[in-house]
Amino acid sequence: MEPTKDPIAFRFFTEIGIIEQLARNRLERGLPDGLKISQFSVLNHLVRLGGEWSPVRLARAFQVTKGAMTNTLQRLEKRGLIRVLADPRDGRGKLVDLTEAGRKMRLRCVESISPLLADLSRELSDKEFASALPVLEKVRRYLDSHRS
Amino acid sequence: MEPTKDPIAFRFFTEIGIIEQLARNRLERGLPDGLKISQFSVLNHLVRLGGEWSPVRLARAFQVTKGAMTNTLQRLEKRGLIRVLADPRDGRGKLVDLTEAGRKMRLRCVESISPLLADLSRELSDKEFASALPVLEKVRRYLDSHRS
DNA sequence: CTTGATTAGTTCAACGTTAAACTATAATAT
DNA sequence: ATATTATAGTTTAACGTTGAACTAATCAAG
Repeated sequence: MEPTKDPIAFRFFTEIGIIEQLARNRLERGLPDGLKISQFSVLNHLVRLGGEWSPVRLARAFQVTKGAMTNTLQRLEKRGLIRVLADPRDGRGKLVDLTEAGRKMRLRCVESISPLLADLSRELSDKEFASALPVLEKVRRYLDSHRS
Repeated sequence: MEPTKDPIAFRFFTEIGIIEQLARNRLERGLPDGLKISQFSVLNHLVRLGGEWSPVRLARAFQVTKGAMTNTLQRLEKRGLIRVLADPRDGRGKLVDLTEAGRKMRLRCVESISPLLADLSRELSDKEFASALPVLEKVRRYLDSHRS
């Protein structure tokens, strides 16, 4: 019953999958007001990247269907965290905009994460995290640009 | 519009999340017979680690609720890919066992993944993957042993 | 033994996501 | 101009997961 020898890339993705699930569980439990990660992600995206984002563009950025994004945006709008306006330059489109409450909520979310990050920084140095980043970015860019 | 400067660990998890989603989409689309990743994961786990696994133990291994594991196992059993027997040593428990069909199916799944791995190996060397593994394992172990 | 607390497994409602169908608007071609 | 095609967004059913309630079996104390 010795463990099967898998390709190194396979082990890489296995680790990614486990980390993602553990981190997701832990993060989501800590988010304020029962906010979902999908919702936080949109707030975070808008704060970090700024500019005008249509629902479709957001859906593509998160590799999620348009229907899922409609759902997420409707929930965020009901909470008053975003505004959704008609795109003046395209009668089909809409544009998503953060409200002040949305900005505040994003900050609360980031703060809810910081204890975990602080714990982790006791285990791993920034240098170690940084050492993994180039490979992660390379893999991400490859997968991102080769979505069939 | 300049990107906000995030802690390095935050960027680390952001990359993990994106990679996981892209890889999951791509993997699931390629799996035979519409098998789900949750189902493949169980088959793969049983092949790789061998031994006797109860549903609860599997649920914990995958950080999934017992209900979800019940569902997954029932689907695998309906397809004839696993057997679920009563645990002779514990009247409450069950034991999960691979069938020959399950073993074959796992192999087909692994084969369905290999083109992606081959593509990736053209972009990144095994050495690069290996360089990221220690940090990934360290983070995984930390999160795994600190599930609150 | 017997009672009380755990543990294994199932079931069910709620929720988020997907895939597909649909409406409305824009872009393209002839 | 007009017809075709493509794109933006919503809606719906199906599906997998969660969390909680529930049954049955084991374990621990007295």
